Amino acid sequence: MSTKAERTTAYIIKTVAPVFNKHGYVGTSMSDLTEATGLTKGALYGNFENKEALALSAFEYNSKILLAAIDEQLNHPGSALDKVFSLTDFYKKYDIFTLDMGGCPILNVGVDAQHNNSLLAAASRETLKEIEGKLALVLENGINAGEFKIPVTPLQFAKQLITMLQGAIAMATITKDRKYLHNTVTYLEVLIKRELKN
Amino acid sequence: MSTKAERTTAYIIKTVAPVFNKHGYVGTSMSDLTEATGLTKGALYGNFENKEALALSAFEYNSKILLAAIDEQLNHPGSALDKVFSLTDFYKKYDIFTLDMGGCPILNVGVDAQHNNSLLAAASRETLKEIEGKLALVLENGINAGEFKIPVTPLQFAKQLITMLQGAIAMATITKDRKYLHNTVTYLEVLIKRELKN
DNA sequence: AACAATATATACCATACAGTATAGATTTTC
DNA sequence: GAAAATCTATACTGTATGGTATATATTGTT
Repeated sequence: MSTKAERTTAYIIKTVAPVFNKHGYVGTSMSDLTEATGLTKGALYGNFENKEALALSAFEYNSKILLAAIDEQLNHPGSALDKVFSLTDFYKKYDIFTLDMGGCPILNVGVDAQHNNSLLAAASRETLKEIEGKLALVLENGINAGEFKIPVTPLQFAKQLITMLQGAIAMATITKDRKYLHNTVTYLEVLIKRELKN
Repeated sequence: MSTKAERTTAYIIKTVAPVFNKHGYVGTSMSDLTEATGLTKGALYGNFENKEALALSAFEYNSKILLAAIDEQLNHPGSALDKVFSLTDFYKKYDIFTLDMGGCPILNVGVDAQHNNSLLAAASRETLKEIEGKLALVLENGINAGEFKIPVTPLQFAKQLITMLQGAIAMATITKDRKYLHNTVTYLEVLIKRELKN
């Protein structure tokens, strides 16, 4: 069983993650975090070196949840195409999925940290790259299995898909209108079918 | 001719706009602004009620520059399709265009202000709506002129286009890789041609 | 159960923050 | 060009910030 300290560290990360994700790195104060956790600065600084380490752990926490969910879709039983559509379907409800963590961590941190914290900015970039890689792999398997052909490299196709999905996320976030997610993904599904038919 | 005060107010907005756009509302301090402008707090507070008013003026300034550039593309002489492609071409170099203002103001403010400043968040939403409306109008004109048909309403088509463009902007911003802009827009141009052929 | 090790709470530090009052400088108006 | 009006610089609030030293609880170990 885990030690008490390990559990409080985990509790802090879990509790702090949505706060950082919503208000950003500079927008989150240490007192926001003591308030959210019900712990004191002593506890926070006893478990984390500083605010930056906390923010990084918080992002990694959200990132792992997201990557796990994406893995789940891409490990969906069936053909490669089934896996891809499982992923697009997941993004239709992306806003609900990311509600607990306070929105899309890649978008929020990627934009917020851009000029405020280079480590966080690099972390969000890395997560994006991972997602692209995972999707590209599934596409490659589909091609190798003779399931379909695509007009560009798997990675390029994956980048294109993720770009459009991320566009839907950005629009839904900025306008507070989830219809962008549903409409864009629905159109994307048509596009994929059309593009892979050849 | 304009009064001295009006000129300093304009100078402050112009100078302060990229600072706010880069570092966000909470990420920008009044001393950042005195440093950037070379003026003192007295001058800033003499011309603006508070930090929020400054941030709003700064966003409006960036927003107007962006909207003017979009108007320029959509007023491009020729057919409606020419205007649309003028716009997509503009977005290929969007990163260069927004370099001076410190990135896309809609994305930056729309994401940053989300949970930090409701007025700024509303302003970015409004700008996005304006852009969608402008593009929808051009599409409508193209339809009415018998130039092409589209499978959905002009506004819906416009929203779809802007979503993908905004996706490219978000990806280019987060990854610091401008290829996302070029690749996505190029693909988008193919899509438009294909979609409007029917 | 007692002791050592560790984790948390309290009190504090220097600094930075947004904002203000006012005096001094600069425009504008006549 | 002098007086009135306006603008800007200085000096100053009170509060919040990230971070720390240390005392006090709470654990883990024997």
